[in-house]
Amino acid sequence: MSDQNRGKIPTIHDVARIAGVGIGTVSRVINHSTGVKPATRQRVQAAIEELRYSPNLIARSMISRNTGAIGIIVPFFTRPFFIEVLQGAVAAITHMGRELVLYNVETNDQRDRYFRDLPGQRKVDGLLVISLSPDDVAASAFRQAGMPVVLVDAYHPLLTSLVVDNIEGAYQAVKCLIAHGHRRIGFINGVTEGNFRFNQANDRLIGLHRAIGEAGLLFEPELVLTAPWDRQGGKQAALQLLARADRPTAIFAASDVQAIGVLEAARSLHLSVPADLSLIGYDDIEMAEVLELSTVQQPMKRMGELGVQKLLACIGGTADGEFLPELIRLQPSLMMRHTVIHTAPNV
Amino acid sequence: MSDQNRGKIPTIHDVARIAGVGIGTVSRVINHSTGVKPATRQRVQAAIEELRYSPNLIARSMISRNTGAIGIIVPFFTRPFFIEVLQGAVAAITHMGRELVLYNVETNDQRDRYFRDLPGQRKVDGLLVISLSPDDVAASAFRQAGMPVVLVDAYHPLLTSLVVDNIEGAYQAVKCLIAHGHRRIGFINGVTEGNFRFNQANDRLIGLHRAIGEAGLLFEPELVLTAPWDRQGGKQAALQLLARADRPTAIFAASDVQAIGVLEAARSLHLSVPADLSLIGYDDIEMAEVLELSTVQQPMKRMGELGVQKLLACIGGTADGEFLPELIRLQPSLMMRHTVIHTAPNV
DNA sequence: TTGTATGCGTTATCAT
DNA sequence: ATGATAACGCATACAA
Repeated sequence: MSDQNRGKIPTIHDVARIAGVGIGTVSRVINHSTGVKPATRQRVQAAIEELRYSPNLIARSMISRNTGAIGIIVPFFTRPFFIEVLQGAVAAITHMGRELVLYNVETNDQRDRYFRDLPGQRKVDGLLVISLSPDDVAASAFRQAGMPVVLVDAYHPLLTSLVVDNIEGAYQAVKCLIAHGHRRIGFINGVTEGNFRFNQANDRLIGLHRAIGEAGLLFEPELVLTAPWDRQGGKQAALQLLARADRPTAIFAASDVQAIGVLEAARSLHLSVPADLSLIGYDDIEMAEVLELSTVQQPMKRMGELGVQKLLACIGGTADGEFLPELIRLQPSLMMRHTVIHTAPNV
Repeated sequence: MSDQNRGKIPTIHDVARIAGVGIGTVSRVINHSTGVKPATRQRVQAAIEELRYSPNLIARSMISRNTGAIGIIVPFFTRPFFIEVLQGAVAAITHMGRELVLYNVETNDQRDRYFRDLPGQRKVDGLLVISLSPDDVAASAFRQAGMPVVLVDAYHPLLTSLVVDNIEGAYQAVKCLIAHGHRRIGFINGVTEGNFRFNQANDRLIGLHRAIGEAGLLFEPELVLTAPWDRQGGKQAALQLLARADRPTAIFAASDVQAIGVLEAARSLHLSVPADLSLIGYDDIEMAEVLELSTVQQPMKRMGELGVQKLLACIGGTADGEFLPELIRLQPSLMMRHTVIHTAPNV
């Protein structure tokens, strides 16, 4: 009895036949519709059990015109920042009994293909886009296709966007460094690899400028470097910064992973943090706590969670795509741990 | 022109109408079938562009009976070990132009529901299961439903399984500690939360026993503790171990995240690693390198990648589910960094 | 070379 | 309360 119908997946028709009813009735019991006589309901249930039937979700999607899935487009999903955003998003998605389709992007091409194709394919009911900004044509294509989209850590006027104030975050960090007596402050920014995270990097630079200007300090272009958003990038940039005769007494890194690279660089140079070098990172990933790294905290899980909630609101609450874009601003906050101290008054 | 048909997704019929052909022809050009006159092909292409048409993948799946998606069932996907396995898997999936549906599981219930429902739902063409072992009924249900499955870091006789030798890994670690003169060795194992990672934890314990037995040492049960697979777990367990009058001179942790917790515990106790305490972790996650943690390396990315490859082989190479289970063994390797030294001969 | 009809497994709208 | 039947959007066999 176990092998004779191997590989044959039962359909609603099989259930109907076994139970001796029509498919309509089976459909009704599956969907918990009212108006089924308890006796027949029993028979149908029994048939379902016997056949181990479970409804073909593809066929269901075909007619119901929704898939129960949320798509997330995210660059380099293994990086800690994205992981923590994803964590919040997944929690919300799972909590709502939905599925997650993950679209990892590592090149401009991939990103553009996803933006172009995903709306029409109808494999997901909505799209959460993380740290990637669609251009105008992509954005209007989303709207035209009636595909709900929310942007997290990215912005477009036509789309609901959830941003955190990167200018403010960078400003706070640099201001703090200045308040601790630092005058030569190195800034390791992230590259805008194929325009990924373009605004983010730019805003952090603006925040730096603001803090420096406000303190009446001179901006020294040779102290700002641009490096990949990873440990190696941070390490190399720090090495370069720290090799200078007039090396900075403090470094502000655009991300915690880069800051970790700075820590590695300092170690290899036998420089002690914070005794010889103060350091502030950005994001507040889990490792920042372990390393006692002072950093600018972003509410990453909250961003993912809130993004999904907004997205589900769009999906659920619209008769025909009549959702209007919303701009949600979240605030970063400076998280002081043990990588910042006052400079020795050696100048 | 931009708003009059907003929300209306074009179908193959629309394209056919615009191009002035039948839907069969449109279908043929979409699927690059031969036997379409270049001229009409042009017209169809033009219509597709004009309408920004892209085929409804749901409808296509309905008839082709495959979805182009791979499902991955993974517990606590944000933990570094799983992230690295996922990284390898995603690379392989993306490389093959497929989609990833991520099923994150945090409870026994979730796991069992996924095992029970996913095969019949046909939302994915195959399932990669990470660090979770289906029971016999689940395993045979997979086979019966004709759903290709491969297990990574888990084992079941009916399913293709990819395992790494945890006994050997633990054995090597403890043996190394013993070779460095350690006699009192603490072991922080991971809990088998709802039977997750049951074999893994058990095998590590067996490896420990083997090394201890081989060296003619006495096994001291009070030195083995079971803790959650996270930093807090490792830290608490280490605190407990290190509070003893006859505290161990070395600790072997069942995972790197727990080992990081040990590092935190040592720091809070003003104990220096490795001067006062030697430490070996397990997995070799990225942070292990930063922290210079000696550890047992698992080929995580390779596991994910290979798992997907095997899975795709199952999916592609079978007329009717006639794939036979395979057992693939990978070897761990001891990765010595800077958290192990010889004990001072103080006894 | 191309158009039309059939069916994939559901749900929903009808009759009954 | 329940059974037949029409969509859903596509691929495909078959007719033209």
